[in-house]
Amino acid sequence: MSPVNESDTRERLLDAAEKLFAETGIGATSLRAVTAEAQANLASVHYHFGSKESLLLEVFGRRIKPVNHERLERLDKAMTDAPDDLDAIVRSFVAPALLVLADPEMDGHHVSKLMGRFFSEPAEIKMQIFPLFDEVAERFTQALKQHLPHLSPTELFWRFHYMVGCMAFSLIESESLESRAGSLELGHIEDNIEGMVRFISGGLSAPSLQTPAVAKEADGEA
Amino acid sequence: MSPVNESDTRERLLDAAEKLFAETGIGATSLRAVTAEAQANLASVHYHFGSKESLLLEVFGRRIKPVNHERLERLDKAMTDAPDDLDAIVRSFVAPALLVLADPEMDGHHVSKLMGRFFSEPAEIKMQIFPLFDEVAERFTQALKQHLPHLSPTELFWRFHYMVGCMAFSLIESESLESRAGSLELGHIEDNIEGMVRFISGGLSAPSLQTPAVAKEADGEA
DNA sequence: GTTCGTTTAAAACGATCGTTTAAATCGTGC
DNA sequence: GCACGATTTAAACGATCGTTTTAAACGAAC
Repeated sequence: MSPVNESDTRERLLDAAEKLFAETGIGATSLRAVTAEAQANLASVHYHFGSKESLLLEVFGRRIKPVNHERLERLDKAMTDAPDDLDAIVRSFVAPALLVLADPEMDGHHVSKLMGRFFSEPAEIKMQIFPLFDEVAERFTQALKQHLPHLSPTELFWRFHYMVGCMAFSLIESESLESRAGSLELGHIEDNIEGMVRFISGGLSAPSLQTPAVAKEADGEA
Repeated sequence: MSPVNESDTRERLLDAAEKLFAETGIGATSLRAVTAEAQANLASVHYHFGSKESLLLEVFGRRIKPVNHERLERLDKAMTDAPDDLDAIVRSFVAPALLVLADPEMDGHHVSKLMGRFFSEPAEIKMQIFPLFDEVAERFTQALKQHLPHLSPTELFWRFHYMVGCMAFSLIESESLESRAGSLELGHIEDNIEGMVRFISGGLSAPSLQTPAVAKEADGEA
């Protein structure tokens, strides 16, 4: 509209902020560093975003939204194509996030580090980000419920979040883990998606605590 | 020795720093806030610790060391008492950390939040904390290797860290999860230790990727 | 009671922060 | 060409930071 600038300054600020927030930390990154990296004026942050906090919310949302969108798309496809495949559901959740690391479009290592910063944000900021995950949490919990009807809502709640933990930790610490793998060849991330899917599926379908006497071999006499 | 003060100012500074680092964030917590909370003088931090960074390292180490010590003690006991019980190994790793949350001695919620802050620390600080986990990682990896001899070193590496992720995420987000559980009764943490142990054991003993054709029911014809 | 190392106290240092202000510049519609 | 909204610029504001300095208070040893 109007003068039609589209202001690519805004995009440069987001890119610069994402990079510096990830590398240096959010609290430790000054707006002066952001605007210098973006080759923009100091005041441009407040002109385009209003405050450092609003900039931060945009930086997070820009990465989270497309990942969650792809999760829901994959889940829909999995539920119709392979309704009896637990692995497919887990893969729908895990793959979009891990593939960000391999995406040359966005620098994956910045994004994964950025996600780690999220855990250290004050509660006020977290509360503004959490709703972005509401639909994904709801839809996947429902899908898991179909495959694991014997689990109580509480057990299902916990196991869903164990899945989140496995994935989130691997994302956040991917760089540290690679540097601490020693002589191990960890291979490509895409290969490891299947390894993570196996682990999570195995955990999700472990025997329930609420039916404690059931043997693990699962077909014995009642 | 000598004048023998034992300086409980030092302890008060550690307590105050832990509380404020956890609640407010490390970068966002000023030494003035720490010394005010500890009812000590601003310069006392530099007298007792030398710098804010050294204070931070002490705050982390004070909590991490006893947890890892108990992990190793429990692992020794598990390996002799129940050498064929994978759950016991997992429990040795998970329980000491989760029980911190229930320990009235140290305010568990401060400690768990503090651990979340760890992920956002700059690499230099992380590198000084990581060695505190070296022995635990080595010993538990060896123990898991005995129970899961069919896993390649790479697969074992990843699965060990999925276990870490499950536990770490639950610790860090315990407060957020409880507040977002809705109408669910999540129960006590002690109960949930067993739930987490089951999930992790199920994941650890999932079929390997490297022997892909093995069916999950595991006793079928070759 | 004087001495001496340990600990605490008050004040100031230079630097950097997020934010605001007010003027300059740009691009378009008329 | 002029006018006008959108955008960028330079400069300053007040506040707060980690650190340092200098001196005072303390507590055991002789």
